[in-house]
Amino acid sequence: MTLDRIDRKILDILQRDGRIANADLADKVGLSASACLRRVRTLEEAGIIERYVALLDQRKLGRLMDVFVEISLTGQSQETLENFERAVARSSEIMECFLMAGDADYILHLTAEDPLDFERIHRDHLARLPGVLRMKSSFAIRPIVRRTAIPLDGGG
Amino acid sequence: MTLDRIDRKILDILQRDGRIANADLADKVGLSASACLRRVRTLEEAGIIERYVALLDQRKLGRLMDVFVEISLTGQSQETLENFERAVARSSEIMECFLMAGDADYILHLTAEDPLDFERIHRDHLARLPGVLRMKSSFAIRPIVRRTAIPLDGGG
DNA sequence: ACTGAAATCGCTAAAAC
DNA sequence: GTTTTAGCGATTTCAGT
Repeated sequence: MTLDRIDRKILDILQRDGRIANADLADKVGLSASACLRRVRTLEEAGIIERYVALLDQRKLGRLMDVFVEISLTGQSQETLENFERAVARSSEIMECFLMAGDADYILHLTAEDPLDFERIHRDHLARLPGVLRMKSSFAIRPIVRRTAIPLDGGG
Repeated sequence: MTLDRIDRKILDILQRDGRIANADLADKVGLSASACLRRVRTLEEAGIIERYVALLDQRKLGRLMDVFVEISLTGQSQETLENFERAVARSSEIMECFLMAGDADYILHLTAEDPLDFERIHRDHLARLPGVLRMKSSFAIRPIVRRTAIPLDGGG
């Protein structure tokens, strides 16, 4: 699928305001409402728009800690990796996980309410991940930037 | 503001489907449409719901690389930190940034299309950040999990 | 104070072009 | 891609609990 200037503009607006009315979106990109809606549907069906979500203020919900965990596995076999990844995908506490090049095998990003809550997560989630040789946790003091918008064209 | 069971249910549904029709949301939480909408507006005004966004598939948009950058600053003065943080906030290429406890001062998470694109970002964005003593970049091979939903109650 | 019901208003979505 | 139109959902107002 090939994206033209208008498609990119649609995506850029939607990733900043996922609930904009189609009529307003159409205005902003200079299209009629139906033409605009057709493009949005096409982008959805192509999977370029994955989904629409509400972003919540995690601090106001009591999640004050952000923790990054570097993980080394006991081995590099396909099976070891797959077991680990499946377990990660099942844990709702793990916000992000990447297979890494370099020192660590994986990096996890998760949030906790406080140190006690992190202990719970460590015990019930992290310690149960299979094939883990070593874990190194780093704690964030304060979030500076949290962005979900992918740069699409003209941006600082 | 204090959240009851229904508020949490509303939040949990909205952070998985930010475009659900209010009538359907009302059904799922067992409220009338108007009562439900009132609660949603209250949650928005309290800032617990920060915003609604479309999540895009970054791979389908050509962003194949995820990079984590650990940063140490030349000093720890208020001014050094503030200058750095302001510059980070201005860069649309930086997806996440946290002030850290431990080894590094900051950790950045950004995406790039390919190594050449990362070079551009490094040159135009990272290298221009003020007060940086040392940077260590780690590259992701593959994203395993990307989640935006904060655990609210019953979850794996 | 908070909920539910009803009426209005505006938007979505599909058809025709 | 645009215009038109029917139908549905959002939003507001008002009354009940």
